[in-house]
Amino acid sequence: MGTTKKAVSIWDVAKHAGVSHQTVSRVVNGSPRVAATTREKVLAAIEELDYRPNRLARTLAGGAAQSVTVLTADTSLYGAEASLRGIEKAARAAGWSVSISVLDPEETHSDKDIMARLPRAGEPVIIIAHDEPGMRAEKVLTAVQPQAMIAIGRYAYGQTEDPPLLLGLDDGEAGAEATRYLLGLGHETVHHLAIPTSLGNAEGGRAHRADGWARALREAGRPVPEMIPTGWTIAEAFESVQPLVRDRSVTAILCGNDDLALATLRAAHLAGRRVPGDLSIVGFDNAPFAEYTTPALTTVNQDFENVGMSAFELLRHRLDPSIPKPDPAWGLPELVIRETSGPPD
Amino acid sequence: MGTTKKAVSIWDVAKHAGVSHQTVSRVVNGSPRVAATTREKVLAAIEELDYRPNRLARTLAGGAAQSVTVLTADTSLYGAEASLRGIEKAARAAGWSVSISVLDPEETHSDKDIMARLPRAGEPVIIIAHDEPGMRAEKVLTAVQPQAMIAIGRYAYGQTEDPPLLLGLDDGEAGAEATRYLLGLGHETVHHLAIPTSLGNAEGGRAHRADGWARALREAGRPVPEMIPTGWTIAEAFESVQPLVRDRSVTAILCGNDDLALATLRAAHLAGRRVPGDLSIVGFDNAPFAEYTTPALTTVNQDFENVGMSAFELLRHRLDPSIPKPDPAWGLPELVIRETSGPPD
DNA sequence: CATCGTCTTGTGACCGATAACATCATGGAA
DNA sequence: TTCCATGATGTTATCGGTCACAAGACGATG
Repeated sequence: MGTTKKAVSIWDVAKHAGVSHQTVSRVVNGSPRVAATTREKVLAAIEELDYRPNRLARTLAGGAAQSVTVLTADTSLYGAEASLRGIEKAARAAGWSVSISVLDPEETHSDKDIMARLPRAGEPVIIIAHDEPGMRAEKVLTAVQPQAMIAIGRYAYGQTEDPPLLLGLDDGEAGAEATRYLLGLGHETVHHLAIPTSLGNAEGGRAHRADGWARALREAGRPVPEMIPTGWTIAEAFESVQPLVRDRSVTAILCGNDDLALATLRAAHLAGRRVPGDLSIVGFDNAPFAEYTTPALTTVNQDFENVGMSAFELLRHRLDPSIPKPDPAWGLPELVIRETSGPPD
Repeated sequence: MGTTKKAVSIWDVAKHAGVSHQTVSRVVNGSPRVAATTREKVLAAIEELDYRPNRLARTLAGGAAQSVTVLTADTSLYGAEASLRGIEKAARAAGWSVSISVLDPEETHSDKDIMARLPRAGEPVIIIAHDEPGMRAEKVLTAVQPQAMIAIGRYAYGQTEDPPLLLGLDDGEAGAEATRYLLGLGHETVHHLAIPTSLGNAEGGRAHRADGWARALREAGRPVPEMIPTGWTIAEAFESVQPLVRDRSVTAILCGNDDLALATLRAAHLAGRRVPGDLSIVGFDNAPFAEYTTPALTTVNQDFENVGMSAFELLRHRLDPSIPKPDPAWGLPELVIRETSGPPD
């Protein structure tokens, strides 16, 4: 019946192969100090018994870490989901396991809340969260285990070294580029529908999408309209953007991500404004659906998956410096011009 | 500097409180057989030292499991992502940790590949994958640890008991309902753009979306057009659906999910067919963006998040029968009529 | 031929918890 | 008063590994 057979351990293999458990451990971990013939015997035994090492025991005993915990924003956000996907992919390739824990944007997490998410003290962590709870987690973990933590943030690779170690895309410049593009099209100014991230003041010189937007506007000598803050959901954005969409003097809106852009597109349509004739809309992130909306969304492509993969590799390097430090592998943010942007009529 | 202090263990607490480590263990696990005064002392020590139990050690020592591994399809699919979100939410509430491992649809996984994803023998698993690799994983794990596994599939709750334990939404009936709705609108027949899942033959009486579609058509005495198979990505769907969209005799298309529906909507637009005047399109899943496309997508709402939460609760129950068996908590699939469907002109 | 370093393998402690069993009071029943 | 069930706590083994160190075999060196 449902009798789960007892798992085979390193001792079983040792007995079967006629060696000590330590020798089995050496073979499993690829130690060079094992005679070829012995190795053969052990490998045969492993094969025969279908032995599979227990990662918990391995980690507990002080072996090298083989798991990461990812503290992330709600995975229904494209950016978080894609970064997580990259981390998982790299981790799986390396034979590591990845745990996830979602940081609730509504909740204020105490230090304890955050630490309680880790399965053990010293567990390696990657934080994917650009908003309040993420920054809080970053702060807490930096204090406790700076060497076993990476945060995916807004800094370009290598810009900051050592705790807190951030890694990410240059949102600021991308925001500026998109804004310049719209101005170049002939728009008087550009309005901004902002994701929650951008609400906090940029700490420690971090460059936000919204910062880049404001900077580009100032550099062009244009007025900087009041930024419209909104939430993470499409529904919230749809509500927030109503005044903007109804104001006929508004001809261009830069949105904090593609979900917001979709909401704006919909709101514009319902308000009877033609896109891009009456109103240009530019998104951020280049989510998979962006290419298939009607009209197709102009947006800024972000290479989240590669950032995620690099975050994992970088963490590994920090945990074990004998593993080479990865080169930054992701592409720069890039404006993808499609159909929602054009010169004002 | 980055000196990670040694973690405080149960022994440290014991020493600090002047009791044995076992007593500390009792307090931590809420055993009733501890004098109130002792409990106080121990709790104080825990607080003071900021002790946090090591889950790895706990599991290794044979304590109750506190982690699940989720084997899932690519999380960029809405259904998988939402189910995962539900699992994580329920798990977090229960103080468990969640590991994820993605099953690559391209790859044929051997039994070993699948087992290698588990951190230890007997690790509780939830499988979210309705396609080939998922079914394979289900088969492998059912053979090894039927009691510590739940698969999220297409069966209604309670329909099958015991290994393999499936749990899910009644896709078949939902597919039939959507089809009947379209026929009721006056369409001669309904075409189907199918997700990969539906390609395999329905094993063991599982009801697919595509099955329900075909059934409804037959019951209405209509011809069942050839099903158009496609991949999981919007881009693939966009290509696959071209012939259908160009065929002016086609007036209604039921799509396997909302991504495919979006691709179809776009393709129809580019082919110069008005939606819903010339062509009705119905999706599946009610992804967040579905309400905000133009025209807004008619689709079948699926309560993935609650299915995920229930899967977790059910797994817990199976692992420890003293935990009550959860009631099925999710809503039935429900047709959401929006703007992409209507009578043929 | 004795000594020593190297290669190979084994032994025992330990990681941080739980489980099973032993021990010691304490208080009510006989 | 004696006995014993019961409650509170301690002791030891164990989970499945790794680590540090010891020990045996062997060829090279002086």
